[in-house]
Amino acid sequence: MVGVSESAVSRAFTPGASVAPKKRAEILRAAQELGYQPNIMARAVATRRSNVVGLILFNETNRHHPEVLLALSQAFSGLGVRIMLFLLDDDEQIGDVTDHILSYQLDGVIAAAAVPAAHLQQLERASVPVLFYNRPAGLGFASVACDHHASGLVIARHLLDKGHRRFALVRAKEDSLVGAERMRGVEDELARAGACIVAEHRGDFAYDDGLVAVTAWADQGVGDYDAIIAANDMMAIGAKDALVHRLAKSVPDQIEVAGFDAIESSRWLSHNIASVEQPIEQMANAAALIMAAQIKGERLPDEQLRFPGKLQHAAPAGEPSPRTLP
Amino acid sequence: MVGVSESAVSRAFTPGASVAPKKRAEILRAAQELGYQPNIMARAVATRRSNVVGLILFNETNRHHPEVLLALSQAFSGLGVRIMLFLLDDDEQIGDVTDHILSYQLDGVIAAAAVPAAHLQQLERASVPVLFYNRPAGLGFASVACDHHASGLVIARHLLDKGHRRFALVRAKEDSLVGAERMRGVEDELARAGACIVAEHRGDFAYDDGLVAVTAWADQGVGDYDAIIAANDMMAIGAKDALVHRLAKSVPDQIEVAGFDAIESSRWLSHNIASVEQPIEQMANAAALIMAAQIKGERLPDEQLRFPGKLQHAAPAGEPSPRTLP
DNA sequence: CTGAAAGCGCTTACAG
DNA sequence: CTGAAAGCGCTTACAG
Repeated sequence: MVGVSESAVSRAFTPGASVAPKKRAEILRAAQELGYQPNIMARAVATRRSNVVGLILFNETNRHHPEVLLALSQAFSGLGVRIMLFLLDDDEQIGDVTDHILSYQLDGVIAAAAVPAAHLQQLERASVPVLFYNRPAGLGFASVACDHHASGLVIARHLLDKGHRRFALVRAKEDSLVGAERMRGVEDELARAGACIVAEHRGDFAYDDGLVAVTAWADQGVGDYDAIIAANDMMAIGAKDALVHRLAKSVPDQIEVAGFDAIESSRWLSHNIASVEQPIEQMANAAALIMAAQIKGERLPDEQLRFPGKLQHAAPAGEPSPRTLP
Repeated sequence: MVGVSESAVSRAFTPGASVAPKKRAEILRAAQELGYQPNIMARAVATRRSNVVGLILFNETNRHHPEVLLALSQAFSGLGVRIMLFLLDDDEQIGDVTDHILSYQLDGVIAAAAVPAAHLQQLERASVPVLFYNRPAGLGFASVACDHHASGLVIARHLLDKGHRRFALVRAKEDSLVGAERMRGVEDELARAGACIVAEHRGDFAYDDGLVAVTAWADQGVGDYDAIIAANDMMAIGAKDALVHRLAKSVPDQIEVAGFDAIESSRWLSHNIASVEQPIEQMANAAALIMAAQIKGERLPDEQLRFPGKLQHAAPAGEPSPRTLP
């Protein structure tokens, strides 16, 4: 590219930079021809801004909620920010993630998994903004989350409205804050209505846990519940499958099953459970916006955003759900 | 960090560089204390190697096969290579992905989605290695894939062995090469055994497509099949749900349903279909190894790797599958 | 084994 | 609007 200075090229590729429109067009055309693309890594070291944020995600979250990754990916890509994924297989691996984030000079971190306090401090010291996604934020950190307590209220209300009074709960393990919030919501609504909880079990958000819960209740002779609420759809589905395929109960006439997240299979004819959907796109867009603002150094006034979930009705028994019909 | 040269620090952080062990230890300790981490972006521009590879993935692949992302992520992270994810919502978005890859100076690309020839050439010109994952490789490109044709043979053989003779097929759309290979395998094996295909339908890998297939056959009065093979588990599950919940057939005694991929829900009590599992971890590891070699400039002798799938039996009717028992 | 110097490919005041 | 120069934070021959 003869006759053009390095700076001119740089400015041609920088939106809003002061270049003669004609010159810019010329440069862009030449670049096109030569297959030239500015090196973003070099730009990153020069500007000390990578335009990449780290996303710390549990593998389980992606397994059961792949929409989260898509929504965040799209929300950020709309802002010209790319995502470097740190997929955690279990809680142990978090260790070196922080080091990586610091090394890669990421502009920020979306934490959809628990980050130990020590690591948070490390990130804070390096002034890397951290935004929690569906996680309780540490002090001074921003967060975007679904209002799980409200979702609990909603799903309980739904079942109460349909006449159910005796509930069995498949809770999450004690260390799950999301699970705890959901179930607190459920209990609050049930208590208000004077309905009773006749059976409980704790699981780890997996299909098998729902299966085990119902089987265990049957073994214990607990059978007088008319509705099951699980801390997520996966366990709800397991519970329903146990009812139908192990206990051979006729459902949902007798026993209605409900969960949270509105995963795809919750709408299948074989399950068709009631559930509460998280407004994932809204949450992702909010996360991207807040993160972008934080990167720019603007601290938003309201950094703790809660979004209400939306009830997804189970189709009436016998009728195929409209959602599953083509 | 007084008294140490910049180069010394650099070498301390470079495994195998020539530094006095004592000096290295000293530097590392000091770095620890100061919270210093070498800037990988700067390293990337200096060495012209980013240690990041791009992964082009369809959102649908991640939705139905989240294991792929995990396996690749882990395989590469074992080699010290990070992944920058390009999640494609539909075929259109591929456009700017190549530009991004070039800009980010990625060391290579794993393409788990179709990449237009023009873009391939662009990448080739920039000598960015491309490896196809479960995709037919363009000329001169490496690929790692499951042997879908063999998987087709296997699943058909399984059903034949169980005595089935009259088959209904839920194929994939014409543009799906994976679907076509699978079904070619199925047909080859059925033909060899002299079994016949009494019904066919095309779908797009979704639950609803299986549902529609079975419903359509019923409407057309085609009902004399004793086994259904779908091009993936999702459609197989849809088909089975239609049989059970729409036609109220007793399955699997009467009609056995089979698919491909061995997704989690294929093992649920409510479906429990036979399927062929892809050896995803092996494939991911192979992909990482080949890519690493290509980045180093070594072209491997055998660049087209095919891995055989593994049959996953459906549990005998009535008996809970051991895989779903805790 | 070590340090000074040049270079990686960009950006950004600065002076014109 | 434009170019020369300095700088971003690293690495890597090179000479010692």
